[in-house]
Amino acid sequence: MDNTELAEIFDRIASLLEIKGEIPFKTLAYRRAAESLRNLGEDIHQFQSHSPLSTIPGVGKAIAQKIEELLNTGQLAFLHRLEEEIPPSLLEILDISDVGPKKAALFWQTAGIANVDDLEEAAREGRLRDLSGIGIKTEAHLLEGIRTYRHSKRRVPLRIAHKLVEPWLKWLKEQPNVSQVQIAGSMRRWKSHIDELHVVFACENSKPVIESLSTRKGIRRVLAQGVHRAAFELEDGLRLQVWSQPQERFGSLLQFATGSNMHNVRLREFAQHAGFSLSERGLLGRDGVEYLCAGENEVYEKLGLPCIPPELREDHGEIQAAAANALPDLIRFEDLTADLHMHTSRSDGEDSMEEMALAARAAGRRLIAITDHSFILKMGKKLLFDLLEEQRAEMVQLGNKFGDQLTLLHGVEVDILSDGTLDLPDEMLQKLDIVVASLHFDLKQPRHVITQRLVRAIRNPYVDIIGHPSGRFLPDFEGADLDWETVFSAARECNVALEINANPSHLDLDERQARRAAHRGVLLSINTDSHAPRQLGREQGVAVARRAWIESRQVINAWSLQEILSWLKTRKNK
DNA sequence: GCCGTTTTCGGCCCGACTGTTTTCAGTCG
Repeated sequence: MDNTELAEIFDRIASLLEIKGEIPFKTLAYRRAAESLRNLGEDIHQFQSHSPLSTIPGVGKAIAQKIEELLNTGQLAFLHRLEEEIPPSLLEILDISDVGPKKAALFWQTAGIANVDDLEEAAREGRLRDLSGIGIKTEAHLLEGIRTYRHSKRRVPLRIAHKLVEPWLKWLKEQPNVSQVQIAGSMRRWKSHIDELHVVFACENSKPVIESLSTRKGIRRVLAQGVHRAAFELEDGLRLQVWSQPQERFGSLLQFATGSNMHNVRLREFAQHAGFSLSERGLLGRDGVEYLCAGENEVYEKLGLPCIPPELREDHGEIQAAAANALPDLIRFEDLTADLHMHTSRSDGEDSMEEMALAARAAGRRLIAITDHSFILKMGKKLLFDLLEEQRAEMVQLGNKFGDQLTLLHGVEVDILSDGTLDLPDEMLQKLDIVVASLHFDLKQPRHVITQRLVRAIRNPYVDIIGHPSGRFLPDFEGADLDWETVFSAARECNVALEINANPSHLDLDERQARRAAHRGVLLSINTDSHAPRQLGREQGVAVARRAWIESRQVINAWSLQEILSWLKTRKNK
């Protein structure tokens, strides 16, 4: 039973209680506990060994007991009882748009509908319209909703979402009376995967704009359409939500639409204490005076808070931190002086060392490490030695050309073999400026085996950085089953940096592991792992770090040139 | 069910939109 499984159980309880008609505060409590568990970052068993469960935010006595029961027995009597009252198959219909707990309960109690198939059949036969509160329109909408539920559940990587949203932004910007257009939602928070496109715009008279938008090519279905808001299902299966307010309220709108929903709930609670009612329209004081916010900063300012960066707005403690003036000074892409993991055409990259160096310089880097794969070079010691010598010579020449514009390091990305040894001998590693060691195969070893394998690599005195530590490859492989606390301890002890790999298929460490690692005092290294010059501008590694509350001092790539070089030097001398 | 810049008891976010309503409940973000 891991953190994710526990979280899913509490979400399930919340949904069942909603259908049962339990008060919303109770179900919210279960959802908050679920979210908290999901983002704990530390394995729950491990956590339990040093801290009481009730110290987890949102976990009180009752939920702590349930967690314990689950950890001890793998079962939960409370959930069993609940599932005897309400068929669990009913939960799937909550995923249909416009179906919430009340309708689900109605379908179940008055028509015996317990799953999506039942619901579809009843709708087709026109039986739903007889239920109280349901008419012909709702019945038709439900049928469409079921079709969408079956065929177009989609989640796309952030960079794809940017491509998809671009034409809508462009069109909105061209409309008369539209003064500002901005991406909001999870895209603005830099989540790695996006299931809805959220856009806000400032406009005095938004009705005609929204009317015109709703007839655009690319829209399959209008889900809702009003004066300030509209929701569409796009041809490609994603949803597009747009909101509008006049310019003088745009800051409030942007804050609202950026979310997350849980962050907004917390912020509104906080606003209550400060004597305000907060909404997307503005702040309403108890005295009835309304405060409009044209800029998003003003919303937080008026509440006495510093502006919270969108990446932190997940209800992971950011409001408390802001109130205590203890928000992290998040790392920025411009802070990166170095990129310490990239490939050239000598291994599986597309371009020469020189092309990569030029692109890195253009992207603002002052220092790069060329780290071609050892497995390409692995062809007999003599030949390998020659190849490395050749590469070194090329680098010296190139280094002269760049002068102090760009410093080049000669490195390698070695494979960590199944037993934790490396696929190049120490006497070769010793001669290199920097060594990245990575897991590339045999990733499904049992937890203790693969953990010890990684720890052994960390303990190799010539290893400086562990590349994409979990070896995950999205969307198909979530990464090795590692005991992270053990990995973090070893990395910290050996002064080895763990990578946040910016390749969108890796993003590894992920944000939860990265936050935990930084908290444990482990050094991090954000690298693009570029295989082509265009990839050197990858920003998503920094996004992961920002979502993990990480500051620049915790990332070796953001240190000065001298600091990085002396860190490497101390490591070589140890 | 959780939690304490008002609280260990009594609170707990807010508005837009829709459909079926005859004044509002449900859903959503």
